[in-house]
Amino acid sequence: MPDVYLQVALDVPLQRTFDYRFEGELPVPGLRVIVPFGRQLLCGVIVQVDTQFAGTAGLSVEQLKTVHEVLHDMPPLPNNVLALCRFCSDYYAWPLGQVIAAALPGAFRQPQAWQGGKELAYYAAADAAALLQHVPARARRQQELAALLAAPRSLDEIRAISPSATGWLKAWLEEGRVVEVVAPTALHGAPLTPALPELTEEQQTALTQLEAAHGYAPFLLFGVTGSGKTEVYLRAIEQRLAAGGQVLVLIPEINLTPQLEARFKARFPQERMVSLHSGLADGERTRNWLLAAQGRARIVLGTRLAVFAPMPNLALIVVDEEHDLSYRQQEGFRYSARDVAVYRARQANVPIILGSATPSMESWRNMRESRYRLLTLKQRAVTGARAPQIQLLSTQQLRLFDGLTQNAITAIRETLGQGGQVLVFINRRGYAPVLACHECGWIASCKRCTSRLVLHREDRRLRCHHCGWESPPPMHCPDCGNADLQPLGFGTQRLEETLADLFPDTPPLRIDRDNTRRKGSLDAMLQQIHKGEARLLVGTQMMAKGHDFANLQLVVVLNADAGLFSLDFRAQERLYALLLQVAGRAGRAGQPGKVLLQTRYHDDPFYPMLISGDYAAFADRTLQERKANLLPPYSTWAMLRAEAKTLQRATSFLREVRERWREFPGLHMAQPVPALMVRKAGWERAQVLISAQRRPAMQAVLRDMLETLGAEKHPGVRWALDVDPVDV
DNA sequence: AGCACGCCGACT
DNA sequence: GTCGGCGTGCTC
Repeated sequence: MPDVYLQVALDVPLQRTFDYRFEGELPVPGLRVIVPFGRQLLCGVIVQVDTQFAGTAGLSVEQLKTVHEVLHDMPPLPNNVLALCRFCSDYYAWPLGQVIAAALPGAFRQPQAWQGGKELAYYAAADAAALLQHVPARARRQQELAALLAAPRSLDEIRAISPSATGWLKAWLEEGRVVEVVAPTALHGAPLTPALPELTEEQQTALTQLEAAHGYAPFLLFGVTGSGKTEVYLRAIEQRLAAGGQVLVLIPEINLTPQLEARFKARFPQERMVSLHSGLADGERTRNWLLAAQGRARIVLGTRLAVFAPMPNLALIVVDEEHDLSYRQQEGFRYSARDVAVYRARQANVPIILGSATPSMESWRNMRESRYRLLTLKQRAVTGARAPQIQLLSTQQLRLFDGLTQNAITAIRETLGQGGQVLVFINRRGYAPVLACHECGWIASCKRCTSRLVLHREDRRLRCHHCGWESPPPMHCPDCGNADLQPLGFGTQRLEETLADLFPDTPPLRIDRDNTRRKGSLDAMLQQIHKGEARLLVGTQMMAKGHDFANLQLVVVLNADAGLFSLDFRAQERLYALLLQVAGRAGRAGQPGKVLLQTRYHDDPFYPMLISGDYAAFADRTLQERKANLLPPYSTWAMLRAEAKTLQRATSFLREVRERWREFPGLHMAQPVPALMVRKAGWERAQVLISAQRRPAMQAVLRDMLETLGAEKHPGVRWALDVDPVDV
């Protein structure tokens, strides 16, 4: 048997694959292997099989180690998923092995065979016809078993054929004629035909277009809250399921799975559906992943990691709330599941629906330039759903009492007095210490870039994160002379105390990331709210999503301005989405809630577009601004981040890198700046913004940097590239 | 990332 | 006298 040479992708932070020798039956790419690596045994995935050693530079055949074991506990990762991983590895400048590792459930990242399927094991013929032919015609019982194994069968069913059945099974397993498959999960219930809600005219129009689509066809489903986007998804899914396909549904967060899962189960009781998200136990996630890979789960509902699940009959992708930042993985392998999903739809040649009430500028541009088809839902399909009334309270004209206007205090008192619930919402998202004059509204901005300057408290310097310009903060406001310059959003920390003082009879309940970290604590708080025990709620963005409170009549929004003038150019669209979502929390059926929005900048053009609910106008204007300033999506960005024991070391590394690549054609590299969070776990961090007008120039420089820097030694410095960064 | 090897401080 | 601190070097 001739030697085979395997290229193996390993879960190590090294920008290359590793070659191994293997003696035995020809394996296929996508299979898991256990290989010796240094002094350890690691698990990897075969990405290429050669019958001749292609010869990696400076490596002879003799130096190759031998594969320890080829594992057959999972079907080989299909070529399309491998190709998807390769694309991501290229695009996001991340080692292939680590991309593949991210695409696999935990059990398949271990350097040992997965045992979890045993007790639930089912068996089926690898090739039903071939198995039947293999069995001698006179061996009636064996013929019977072979026929049975055309579909997956449990050991119980197999034993029922004959006492010797398990023996035959064992032999066939060894010969590879029969394979072990994962147990099918129970179906959701008896088939029934639920009464379908009647579609609005808009929904019907959207659906007609979706149903007519074949091949790659991206759709932007633009629909306000309550306009019935989900019903459109369900109908489109129904059609693709009926045609025998599998459907991938991506949602932003785990918290939203139970609701949506219940709705899907009720709608498709006879279809097998699995969920895939990081909240699942390892065994369950592995089983669900396998069911998707075998084509037996027809609906896969999951968070961003699900975008990599193998699905042999993929026929439709749905990305709900496509603008949501949760689709971006923010550490390690940084990717945008929404963008990967679009690539995957093209690769699989299937339609994709990107749904949102507040689409991302990237998708909006694609729609405006006719790359995506627009499906609009303007009417509210849900009976009683009505747009909330938003009213601005100008903190310029009204006096503040510990951050609250008298009007807000009065409104809160009235609502509580009538027995209603109130949410005081603090916008912390997009928060960056942007220096402002609270008297006249002046905001420290860069004279060269028009972007906001960021106040770094450590050394009391103002810095531009786009070009690197810096200066000490001014002592007085350059416009009005006011000496009290404070970062926007300053002072919201004391809000809870202030509210407790103002409303001693209704103790405020604060809900944020910090006090809901413990498992179950969020549920307990939500219960309190539903029972009406807590009526004055203080919350951050996690309160904006998903949770509906029937008695919530008033929402007071504080500190919207921090989002309005964040240094992050994407902050406004996020603020719009956030405020729209928060506003949607208020109001009972048939009775719109009231939203009070405190702002210093009440005459900013942003607010009329928010209050009228005209997101299209806002998006078009925002896009124009982006185009005029050559900001994404009209240019492409990447962030080179470095950390070292001292900021000095990190910065000098970045300066040196900048000197070497700044002349690269079609490219601009900014000066290094300290990261927003300078110190983290004993490391000090800095970054350089790279921008290019054209994607190929960016790809070229990233590849070049990666190769060059990867081959060099930079002692004491850890660096990484972040493509399409969201935090700048 | 691991996991070695390699040279300098407080402990059985 | 050793156990172990983490600097740096390598992994087909």
